[in-house]
Amino acid sequence: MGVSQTDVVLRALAEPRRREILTLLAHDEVPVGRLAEAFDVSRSAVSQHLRVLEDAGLVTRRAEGTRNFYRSRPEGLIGLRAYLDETWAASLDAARRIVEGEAGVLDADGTERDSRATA
Amino acid sequence: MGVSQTDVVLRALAEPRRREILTLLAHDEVPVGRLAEAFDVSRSAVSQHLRVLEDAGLVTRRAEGTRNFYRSRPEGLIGLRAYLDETWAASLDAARRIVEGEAGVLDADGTERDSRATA
DNA sequence: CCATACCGTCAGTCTTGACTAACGGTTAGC
DNA sequence: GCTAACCGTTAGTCAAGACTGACGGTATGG
Repeated sequence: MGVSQTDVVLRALAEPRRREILTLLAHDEVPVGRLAEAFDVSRSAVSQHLRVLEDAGLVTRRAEGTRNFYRSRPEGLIGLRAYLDETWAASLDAARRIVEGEAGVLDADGTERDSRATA
Repeated sequence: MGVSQTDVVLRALAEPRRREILTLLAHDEVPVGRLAEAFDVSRSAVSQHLRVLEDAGLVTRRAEGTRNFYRSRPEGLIGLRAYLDETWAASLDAARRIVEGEAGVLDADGTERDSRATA
């Protein structure tokens, strides 16, 4: 309960190799072995990355015989996009208030104070 | 040159405490000392987090006397949003092709192959 | 049944990074 | 000039995680 979905997705995307994997999985459904060949790392590393991506909901798995096909899962990005939109909106709102001269700048004792020119 | 802007922003946001800091800086302009009090960590830790956020372009600094006021910078999220939109679009496009029965599933030898129903 | 192909998991190594404590630098007040 | 307040930087510690190698498990071919 201590880790939010946004946190899991963000940590998964923060790794460059996982983003490369996601790029490959964006257009095609690819088995693990093929990914390992493409990236010049061990299958084990790729498998661990895929586990992280699957736990984050960014990828789906489909077993066919002994091969596991992975595919990108766009819905996994919904939560992150929502988070970014909120932060974006909040920051823009604050910036707008600052421009209008009613910014929320706090003084040392915590009381409100008038904003000064950007200098 | 090996690190893209998307990578820097993503790594900066992947840390929970930095997201908390960003949340506080979204509405108000806050000095470092106040952030340290709010989070029950040393000023040094907060200062280092702010450095990462500033390098990522997610925060701006304004010096006033000995105090440094930090503020959220919404434009820093533009690149990340563009990246997410691209990945989102690519994945959705692939999913659409799969539904329409013309998915790009590769066989063992790399040749194209017809997609099978979703399990 | 035996060999092979494909994959996930575990143990162990090594790098990255979050944190504290101590230090130095700058500004305001007396 | 001296002191105090505020902050960035550094060295050092410790935990998280990316990676390799070895192992075991399952499905296909002979």
